[in-house]
Amino acid sequence: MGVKSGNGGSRVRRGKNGEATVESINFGPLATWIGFNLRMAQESAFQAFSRQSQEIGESPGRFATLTLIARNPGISQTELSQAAGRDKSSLTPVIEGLVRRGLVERKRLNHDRRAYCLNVTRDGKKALSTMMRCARRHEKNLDKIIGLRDRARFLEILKRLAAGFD
Amino acid sequence: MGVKSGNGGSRVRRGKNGEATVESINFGPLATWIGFNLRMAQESAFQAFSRQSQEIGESPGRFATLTLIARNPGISQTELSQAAGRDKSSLTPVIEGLVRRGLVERKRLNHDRRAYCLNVTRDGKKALSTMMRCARRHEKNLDKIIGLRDRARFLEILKRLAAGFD
DNA sequence: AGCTTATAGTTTGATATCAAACCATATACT
DNA sequence: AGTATATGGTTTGATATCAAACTATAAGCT
Repeated sequence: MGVKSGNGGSRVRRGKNGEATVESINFGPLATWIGFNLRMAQESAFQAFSRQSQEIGESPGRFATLTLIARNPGISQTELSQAAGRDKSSLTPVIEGLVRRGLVERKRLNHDRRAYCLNVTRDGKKALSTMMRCARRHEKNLDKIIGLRDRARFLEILKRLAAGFD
Repeated sequence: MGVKSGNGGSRVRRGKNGEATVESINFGPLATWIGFNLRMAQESAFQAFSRQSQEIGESPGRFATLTLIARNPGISQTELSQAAGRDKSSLTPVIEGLVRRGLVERKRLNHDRRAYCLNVTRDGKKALSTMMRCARRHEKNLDKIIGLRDRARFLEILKRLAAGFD
């Protein structure tokens, strides 16, 4: 069959104007693949959080970074990057921003003049508690979607996945 | 206490040289938040897949795009962007690349000269089956980590999350 | 001490992404 | 028909990210 690339469509249900709605899309193997759906879920949740935290002038990245510094006073940038699962170079601008806005204080260590020693300032703590309220709202939404029944199990699997590829 | 921002550390376990290992990091609330762990899991799985698919000269994005076109012949770029959960503008360079390498064919529609009509070429199908083998390998790894018991439930929750923020 | 190698952080270059502005075509309304 | 509005796709500008090259210190070895 000299298939001339016409629309041999497998899509059946279509919107009233003939466009393919998301419903009518054929996802093939993607539909049941973890990788793809993990990406979609993360993207969706991330966007939702971005929108929320944008209202208080923050980004998810800055929020996670600030939380980790607050919980681990004196942490270095490399340690931080490993904890946050990002390359250390990605952290340079983030920390720069936090320092510039006076939320984080950065000092050289005495016994190792290469490394920095990060701490959250008083202002940083205030900012953090605002963010925290915002993040809790977001988490509540997520919890509602997941359901209490499955939450713990779901979380545990996420952790295994995060750890699973070293 | 005039807290002068010294290392009042809550971290206890430290590596032999005094650095904070990932184990010893205090994640605070992040430890049990879905958003953060979702991001970590996704990033980890995505990187693993990237490494694998890099060996065959492809990217996860191109792979998903090509699959969706193959499964939905004649699909437009806007439909595609919705299906893949990405902005239509992100798709422009991806499709350009696929077309340039002869994997996808792009034609204007007759009844709507604005829209394109996308189809996978013969070469595209060949490339796709190579990618498919690679992706299946990746999925097997993920399945091993998740475990068959929980797979279906896990997938279902991911889908709910992806759909949950419209 | 002096070389070699490792490590902390920054810089640079490549991608991926979104969002908003934009252009061309379609559709709707008068 | 003619104007206003909507839609498909591209362009542009801003971020976020990684990886590799780089700079400076540090540690180890001879």
